[in-house]
Amino acid sequence: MEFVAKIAKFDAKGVDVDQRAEYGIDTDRGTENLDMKASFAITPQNLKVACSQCNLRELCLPFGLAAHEVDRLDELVGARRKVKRQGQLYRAGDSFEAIYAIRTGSFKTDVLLEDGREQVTGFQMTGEILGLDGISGENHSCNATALEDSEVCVIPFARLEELSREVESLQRQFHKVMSREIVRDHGVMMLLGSMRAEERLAAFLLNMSQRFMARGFSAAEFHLRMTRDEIGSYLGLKLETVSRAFSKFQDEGLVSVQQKHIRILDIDGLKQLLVRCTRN
Amino acid sequence: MEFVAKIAKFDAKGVDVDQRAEYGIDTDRGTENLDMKASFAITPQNLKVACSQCNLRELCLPFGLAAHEVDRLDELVGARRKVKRQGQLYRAGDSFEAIYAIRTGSFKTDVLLEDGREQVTGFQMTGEILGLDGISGENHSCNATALEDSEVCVIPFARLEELSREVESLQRQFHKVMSREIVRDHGVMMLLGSMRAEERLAAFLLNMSQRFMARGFSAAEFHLRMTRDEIGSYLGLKLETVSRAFSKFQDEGLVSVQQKHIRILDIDGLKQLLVRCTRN
DNA sequence: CGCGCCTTTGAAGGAGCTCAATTTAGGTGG
DNA sequence: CCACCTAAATTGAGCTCCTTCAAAGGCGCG
Repeated sequence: MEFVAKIAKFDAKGVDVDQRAEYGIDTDRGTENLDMKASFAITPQNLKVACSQCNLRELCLPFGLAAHEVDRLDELVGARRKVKRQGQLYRAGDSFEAIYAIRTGSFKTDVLLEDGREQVTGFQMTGEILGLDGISGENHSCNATALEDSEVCVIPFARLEELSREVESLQRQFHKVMSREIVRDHGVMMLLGSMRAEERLAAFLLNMSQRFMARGFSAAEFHLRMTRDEIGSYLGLKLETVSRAFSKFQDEGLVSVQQKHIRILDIDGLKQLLVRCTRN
Repeated sequence: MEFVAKIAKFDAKGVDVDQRAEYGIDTDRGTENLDMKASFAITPQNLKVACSQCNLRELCLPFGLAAHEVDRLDELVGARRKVKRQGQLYRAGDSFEAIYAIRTGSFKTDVLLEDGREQVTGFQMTGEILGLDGISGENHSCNATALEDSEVCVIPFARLEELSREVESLQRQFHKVMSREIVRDHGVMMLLGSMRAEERLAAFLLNMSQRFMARGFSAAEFHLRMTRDEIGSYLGLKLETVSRAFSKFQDEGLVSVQQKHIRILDIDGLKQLLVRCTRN
């Protein structure tokens, strides 16, 4: 297990701070916007941003690659891009050039209907890949918005295809990443199509918990970066319904909720919510 | 309305016969189970089953490939497999070896919850690819069931990856197929998460219509292959709700419904249903 | 031609939505 | 550092859309 289980401390800025510390990146927010590329390959900090040195590589595209293969990936993943909270990494209609791996922070992706209705299609965390929707055409088909100040690795898609023709393990891993997105989407459909409100929220919380754990953070206590409205959009519910379900869980002693700060008190209780249900 | 294009997948009955005629395959159902492989490469009918001769190639994996490249794909796509109505092409848990291109007929894919709840994740028509969910792991994660007697081309995945390392256009097309599935899934999420019953059904019908048209059939009149229950599962509705919505559309003169036989009378009226709506 | 499955239709109930008011948190400027 | 301000979250009450339960009708297949 590459990621030693450690308990993350969640202050106001929570995860973000810890991750930055882990990567050896300056934690001081005041310096955050300094151009890091300018000093690339000079300081130890910046050496660390290469895939081969990245702590996220087991969660990301380099997974399963031999050391010398990761080195080749390093050549490809040159540029990085910072996106401020509420900033958009890409929008529906933007021409598709690259996919992105999240280094720090988190995102939501959504599609908009003409009348303004929004459907959040996913929340993405560090190590996860953004932009796969763009491959099918010339343009992106959804919006990717940062939920907090974030940074992504830009992976030019043409070069990724090129390299994956040469590096079999990269090809395989990339295909797995795409397929995993399809499987995940099917899970969301199951959730939206056949679960009731509380089941949906339980499934959401358990999913978040698991993903935090995979990143070395506490599975029991974490900060949600998205609003109730965004959770609701993702789960096919109104924000009031989400809020009520949170309150109900709290009343039942399943979780402790303080705004965006969540503590799971009875994980088995949450899991049972997913099995016992009567609809359909 | 571009969105409709991405939502669903389906099929009908008159279609099956038509398709068979189009492929130059004997339409007589009585002969359908004769072993076609036995006479492969002998009759003109069977020559047609190669990708290079297949009428579906513009809808399928060979799209965008040069003639000599399609020839290489022919080598790979050797075996075909017949699946009888209600038969399963693969099940959740089956080991993943190959993906499948539908030659004739149609399928549904679904995931099951422990308590028996089913979520239909898609309906697939000729030329569409099945099995992409299996790439992410060792096993398939959903079930693929034939909605009618059907036939698929078996594409061994290891060999597809191999060939796509050599043939750039194949690699690109395969990636597009995967990405298109992701985009389609996002459309379904939109549908399930933010639309009301009648909008969902309208989106479904428009999507079906469009896909029939893409296959050279009437966009206005077709046979649905799936039951109300399956439509309902796909749309996140109960079968009674689907039935009621069909009846309402008929009362309003939008469509003519006779069991599974659908005739669209007012396509613009259906499209307007998707825009004007008050929820969310 | 009869049986089973699918579909349709009705009536009643409920889960989640809408609308609205209040509380809380976080950011800003004095 | 505090008061203010805005965005987010909570909570309540009434209503709506969809579900549930039930029964009858129709189609296709053996």
